[in-house]
Amino acid sequence: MVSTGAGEQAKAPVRVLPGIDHTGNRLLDALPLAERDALVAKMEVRGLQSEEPLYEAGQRIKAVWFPITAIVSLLTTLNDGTGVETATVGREGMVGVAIFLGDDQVPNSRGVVQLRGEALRMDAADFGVEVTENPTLRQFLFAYTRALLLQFGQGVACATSHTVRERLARWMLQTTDRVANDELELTQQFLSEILGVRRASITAAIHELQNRGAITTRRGSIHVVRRDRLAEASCECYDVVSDEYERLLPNA
Amino acid sequence: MVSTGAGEQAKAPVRVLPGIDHTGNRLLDALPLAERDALVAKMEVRGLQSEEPLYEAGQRIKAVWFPITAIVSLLTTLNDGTGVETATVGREGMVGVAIFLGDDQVPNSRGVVQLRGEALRMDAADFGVEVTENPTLRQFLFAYTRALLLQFGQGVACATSHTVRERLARWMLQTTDRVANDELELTQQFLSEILGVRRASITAAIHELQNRGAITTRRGSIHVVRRDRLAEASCECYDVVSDEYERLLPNA
DNA sequence: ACCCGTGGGTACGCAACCGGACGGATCGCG
DNA sequence: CGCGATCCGTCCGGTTGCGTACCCACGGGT
Repeated sequence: MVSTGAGEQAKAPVRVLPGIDHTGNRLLDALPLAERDALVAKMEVRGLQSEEPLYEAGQRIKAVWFPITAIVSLLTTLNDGTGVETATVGREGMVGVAIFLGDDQVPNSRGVVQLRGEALRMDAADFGVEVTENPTLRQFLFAYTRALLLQFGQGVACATSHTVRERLARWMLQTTDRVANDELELTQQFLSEILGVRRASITAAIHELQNRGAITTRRGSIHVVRRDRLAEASCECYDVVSDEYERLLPNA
Repeated sequence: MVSTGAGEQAKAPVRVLPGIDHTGNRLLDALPLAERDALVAKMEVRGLQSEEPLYEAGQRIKAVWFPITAIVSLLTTLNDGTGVETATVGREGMVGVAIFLGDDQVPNSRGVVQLRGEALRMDAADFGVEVTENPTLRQFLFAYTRALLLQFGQGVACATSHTVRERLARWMLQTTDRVANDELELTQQFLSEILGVRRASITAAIHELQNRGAITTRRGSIHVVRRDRLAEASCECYDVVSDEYERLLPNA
């Protein structure tokens, strides 16, 4: 494990030593060992706190991130200041694809830490160089961009066609996947902002999921007790997106 | 102009001669002349009919397309067979980005001609080769992929937060932009499928746009008479997306 | 001139959500 | 232990959009 206890003190970067057996980020771990080590040598582990912004709409992206235990939301921001989640990024992906795509900002989107944890950080400029010089890395980023496009596209259909309950269940499934942990520490307020609905709508949906025996809740926390029931209450979008990530990152 | 009368007979490919001053596709026309000519030499003009599928979900993508006067919808398909438009592609873009991203199929998305017209067609395999060998082309496709991601992302927020009327107005704005024509020949049924709502909801929205003096309608056709009023009735998403395309394709 | 297929207007009951608001429960902190 | 902040349950009216259905209008074809 790369991780020590860096999560406690967000501002204390930890140098990573080459030769570790896996970083914990599946995208990086899919790279050939030598290339991965060279890359990771230029990164550092950071602890990220919930609600912490990683990049803001219309501002320069300073760094790219490869989550390990942290989860990040990509939010499309509207003029009224609200933001709707377009994609979730965990240890299967990276934050800052725009850098790979040759730009250092995105006008309508921001990245926010959703669940605290650790991530590997690399300077945007360094990463830009790396991308031009490393064809294997580029191949994986192509594939990841594809998966992201798919996730965005599914999000559009999901938002128009599915109920809050279905979308919430989907969200919980994909999130617990990424943290490998069935306890989600977050508030209904937070969920309502992510899904772009009222808090009261979240409350109602949570009750339904409780009645179905899928989850239990405490103040500020949701416990997934029956994943299968959550899956029943969810829309197809979960499967579509997670299948694509399996295709992208076989095994591991 | 490349175009002759090929629109009439969809199956009659027309070889394009190098040295033409512009193809009519803004993405291609943004390339340096020599590179563009080399590329276009491997393409042919095709007339496309409305409702014609260009690629299907989960099937091999045979060709990439650069619309000239045609407009194409990218639809995310759900299990119940319905499809919701995630992006519109006209002469500012291309259809088949997946090929550029290193895959020859997309599991959840299909491409359908929305408004008949012409497009440049290139074999997918040929295009794959071209992309690996032509760095300039690659740069533009990177940028286009970025714009597409932005469009998808905006679509998610738009679908969750905006009314049918706003979304319809936005759709008409962006579509008339691409065809440079204020007459749209399409049915309300078609619009309802594209936006993923009931036909009756489209009818209501159309009436409101009529009452505002923005459009007039005939059976099977909508006429945009006051673009400014349409803009007032639309959501911000139109501006966000079209600004990005201006950034991508300066002038022209 | 007529027919009939398609496109469009409309209506009804109903479900999902919204916006706003209020009050009670829970928890951390001093 | 008590205070205050946060989080959550709930309620209201109101709007938007759904599902279904029926009928009329137009217009191309024979």
